[in-house]
This record gives sequence, structure tokens and C-alpha cells, in this order.
Amino acid sequence: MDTAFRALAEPRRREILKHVWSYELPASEIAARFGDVTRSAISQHLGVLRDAELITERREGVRRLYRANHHQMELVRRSLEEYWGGSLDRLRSLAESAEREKGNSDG
Amino acid sequence: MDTAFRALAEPRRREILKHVWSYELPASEIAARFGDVTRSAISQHLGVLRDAELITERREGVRRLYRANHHQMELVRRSLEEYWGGSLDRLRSLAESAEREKGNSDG
DNA sequence: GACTTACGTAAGTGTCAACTAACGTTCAGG
DNA sequence: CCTGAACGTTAGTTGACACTTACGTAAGTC
Repeated sequence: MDTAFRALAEPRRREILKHVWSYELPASEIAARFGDVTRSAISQHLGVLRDAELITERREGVRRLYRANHHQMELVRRSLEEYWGGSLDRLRSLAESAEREKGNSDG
Repeated sequence: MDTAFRALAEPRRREILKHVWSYELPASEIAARFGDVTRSAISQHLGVLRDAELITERREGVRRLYRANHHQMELVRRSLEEYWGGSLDRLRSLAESAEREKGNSDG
């Protein structure tokens, strides 16, 4: 879990995670979406995300398809909820109060 | 928000955050709860947490009382929810499915 | 004013992490 | 077997960061 937190601390990795959130993508396609960085760097980021179990890897011929692991992300979110006491009701009310705020810059 | 993610990446800071979650504490008291580290190190951690707006500072005489900023933590949690699409219903069902899992190591 | 308490801050050090460049590996086609 | 594509991996460098030690500072006491 600690590994997951460190993995998410890097903005680039959060971005990658979003790219492979709803459907899987090959490493080359992911790297192509980042113009200011090498393919190698992305590969290393994918390694970190995989170690943190935030993404899963599937091999298809010479390519490797990556996809977000929603389950692990859920565990991370639950970890944050523990600060509030872990109550599901309390979570709901807090989410609702935040709904009225609507203030956000990063994702 | 990016600052908040980096602040939370450090286990020690998450621990500090838990200590000042439900009531405020002076810096000395917080430092006293960590035997393997200097008071200075804790002070620096408090500075990082304050920059990330994850805690608030209140001065009382010579002491400085710290307390968790629940609002900012809520924003962080919301940032994670965005991955799922930000739906409140979907959030609830996911939290419930995770409830059946009950697998956790870190807090 | 001198002293103590409760802090933050600056300087210096060791470690980790993000990056580039170069190399190794696996799979498919001719 | 040779080539090329799509990857991961291994140096090696640079910057960030967590830490300790030493110092500075504001508030209270005498």
C-alpha cells in the first residue's frame, strides 16, 4: 500500500493511469502520448505502477497491453477513508458536502 | 493538489496527519510520539504538510497547535474518485464491494 | 536584561528516484 | 539465419528529499 502511495505521488504516473483506465493500451501508444519524455522513461513508470499493482500487464505477440487495476485503486481510496473512521455513511455525507464545493485543479 | 499527493507519499507524514486528525497538538507533543527521529525533522514534515494545506497552524503563546485540514483531505479523495468518473452512486457501490474484501496493511 | 521553553530555519550529508543513452530480448516475416 | 519492431533493463547522471546538527527567534519567567 505504501508502494501505491509513492507511485501515485508522481504526476506522470497518475496521467498514465488515466490513459489506461477505461481500456488497455500498448506501451508504445502510451509513450507516444508523452512528447517530452523517452519511451524508456515511460517503461520504467509502467514498472513502478505494476510493482504497486496499480496496473496489469497482458502480452499479445510482441506487444504488452496495460490496463488500470481498479481494485488496487479502490484499496488506496479506502486507505484515505480510514482517516474519517472508515464509516460508509460518513463517507457518503462527506462526498456530498464536497459536491457543493466543486473546487479542483489537478486530477 | 500535486503538493498534497507528494506530502501524502511519505509514511511519516501520514502518521502525523493521523495524530492531529481528531484534535490539535503542539509540535513538541507530535515529535515526542516519534522516538526514532529528531524534533527538527518533524518540524520540517509539519512545514510540508502545511504547504500542502493538509494541516492548519494556530499559535498559542510560545506553542504552535496543529490540526488536520479535513477539507483538503476531502479534495484529495475527490481527486481519486475522478478516475471512476466522479459518480457518487458508482463510488458507493465500489466502496461496498471493497467492504467484502477487507484487505489492508497500511493506513 | 538574563534565562528557559518551544519552536522554525540554514547548512551539510546520504539516499532515492526520474531521466537519457545504450544494450539485451522476444516475436514475426522473408 | 537475418532483419526489424516492440519492449524491458542496465549504467550513469542529476535533482529532490529526509535527516541531523547547529543556530536564530519569539514568548514567558524571574
